[in-house]
Parts: sequence; C-alpha cells; structure tokens
Amino acid sequence: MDLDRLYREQERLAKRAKLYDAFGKIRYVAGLDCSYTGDRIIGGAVVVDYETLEPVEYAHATRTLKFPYIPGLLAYREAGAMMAAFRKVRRDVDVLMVDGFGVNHPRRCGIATHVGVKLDMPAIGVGKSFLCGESCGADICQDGEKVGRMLYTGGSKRPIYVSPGHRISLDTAVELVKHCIVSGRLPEPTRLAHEYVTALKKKYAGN
DNA sequence: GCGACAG
DNA sequence: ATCTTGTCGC
Repeated sequence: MDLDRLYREQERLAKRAKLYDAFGKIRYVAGLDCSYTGDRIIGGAVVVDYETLEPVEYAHATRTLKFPYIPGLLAYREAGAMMAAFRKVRRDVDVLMVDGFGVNHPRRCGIATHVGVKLDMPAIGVGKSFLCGESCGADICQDGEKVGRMLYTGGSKRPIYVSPGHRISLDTAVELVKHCIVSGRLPEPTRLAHEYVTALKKKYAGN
C-alpha cells in the first residue's frame, strides 16, 4: 500500500481543520471509541447530555479489519467504524470526543481531526499516552505552536492529552473535557464509549 | 543510520 | 488494541 498517498491526504485534511469555536449551545456530546475481536473492529458512539453527563443514546457498527496499526495513521484503521457508528445516532450531536489525538499529530491530522473534518463536526481528541511534540509546561507544542495540553485527571499519575480536532480552539477543548470529568481519568463521553465497545466485544465473541 | 511511535 | 490473576490501594 502506498502510504505516501495517505500522508498527502492527511496534509490536505489538516488544512481544512478550523481551530476556533464554530458551534452553538452544547446539549449533546458523543464519545467515540473502538475495540477488536478476531478480524473485526467495533466502532461505538455514546451520546451524553452535556449538563447531567448521563448517557442518552448508544450506537455501534462493525467492519472487517483491513488496515494495520501504524503510528500516525490510526485513522485509516479506526475512523471508518467510528463514523459508521456515529451515523446511526439519532440525536443532534453538538461535539465529538474521540479516543486519540486531534492536531497534535505529525501532520496535524490525528483521528479526531480526520473524523471532525470529514463529518464537518466540532471534534476534540483525547489521548491516553504521548504521541509527539515538545512539552512547554502543561502545553504540547509543535513548531512553536500550542497544539495540545496535558491534564492530570482523576488523581492519576499519568496525564491525558487534549488537542482540538476541528471547529474548536485548544482552550475550549480543554474546558469541555474538564467539564466532562466526573471521577475517572477520562471524560465521560470517551470513558463510556470505551466501556461500551469493550462490552460489545464480549458479546460478539460468543456470537 | 538511530530513535520515537495514538489505539 | 489484545493476551491475562492476583493484588495493592482508596
């Protein structure tokens, strides 16, 4: 497979990413994540009420695994299943919270940016481990630009990495993620989505 | 060439 | 991500 073509597509998508707030009042936030079972990938979306942080809708979709895991190209492995799951959501979602990175990425196009731009939805990336960049205090910089921020949540020793994906600024993305922290290390949308796809994996294993 | 490397 | 038991800690 020619990865160069994918790298070029990422650069094109990155140019379309808007790093300023472009959305209205937030009512629903959808968390997106994936799990695997055999040669299948399961994408899941959990819609959470932004005020109560309670889940109000669940949707999922499965695909045959076609792409390997390659750092920097995660979207080509998981974005398809995530978007398929999100398309099944009935509710009018305002913001997407994706498991992975946004513009804090080698080519400024992590999975949150990839999904956000393709669906033209405000999107935030929430990573659980370092990908790239230099740490400038709590911020993560790339070429002198702030592209993400480390957040020590849930009293964890390890930080989570928040970066804007599309139609949102870094500060607002951080603000929304903090708002969604209840007690765990991850914000509710992403935490519930992970819990959801993990439970689905077990069901598919016995089916 | 060497090291780093989301999920 | 996934394979896996018990175990330390709040």
